[in-house]
Amino acid sequence: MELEKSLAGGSMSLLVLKLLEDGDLYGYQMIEELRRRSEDAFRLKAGTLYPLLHSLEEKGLVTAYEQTAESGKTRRYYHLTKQGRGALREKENAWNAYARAVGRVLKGGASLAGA
Amino acid sequence: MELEKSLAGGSMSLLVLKLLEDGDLYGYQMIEELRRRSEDAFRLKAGTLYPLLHSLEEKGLVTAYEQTAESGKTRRYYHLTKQGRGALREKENAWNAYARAVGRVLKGGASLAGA
DNA sequence: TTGACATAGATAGATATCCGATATATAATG
DNA sequence: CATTATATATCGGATATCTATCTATGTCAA
Repeated sequence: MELEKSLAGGSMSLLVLKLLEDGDLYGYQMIEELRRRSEDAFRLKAGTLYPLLHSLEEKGLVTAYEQTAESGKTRRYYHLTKQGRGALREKENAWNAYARAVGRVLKGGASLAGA
Repeated sequence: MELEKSLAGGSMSLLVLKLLEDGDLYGYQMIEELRRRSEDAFRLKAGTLYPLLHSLEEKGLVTAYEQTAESGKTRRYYHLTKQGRGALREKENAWNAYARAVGRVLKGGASLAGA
């Protein structure tokens, strides 16, 4: 496809990295945050998120640490690394380029197009 | 994911249907048109397009007919059906909703977000 | 205390999208 | 005649995401 092969389908990692820009979060929290910030449009599933977090960790874009809440529940927090911030910038740029390109096609309709 | 499961990754069918809104096209031509209208951002591959066209035909969103050019080459033209126009509208709406939702997440950053 | 429910994390399997490689056939070009 | 561009097509594979399922703990009500 060009423009980062998998941005069309790979926007989830962009969104997750973006959430971590503002501070460390644990998985379950990301699901809620994403839902809130997207105004209910993105309902990320656990089965999507956890494997994704593991792969981001493997790539060095995030680091993880455990912390037990007052409640007693152990939570696995994720932190955006410097490398992760770089990747986030790239993905944001790629997304913007992709969205603009789609916009051009959707706009270029009928009368315009200039034959 | 919500919002039409596969729009993030399924924008190709939207773009192809959109191209056909302005008139019938044959496959090879769509590849060039899409590249032109997206200003070189989308380089749709033949291996992506032809199976996609077959599936759009199966779903009744397009119809196909053959026509031999003066050059002698036989081309398979695709025509957008009424049903296809309906699907196009839906996909455009879904794309816009998706893009807006991504926009909200990407914008909602740091200082804003409102704790 | 027992059961239901929300929280919290994880994996396996299925499906869809898209690309790369490959194949065929004809027209144009050298 | 050989190569390149046009034109269509299929197959195999990579990747992304979802569903379903599993484990485990905390909370709340009956």
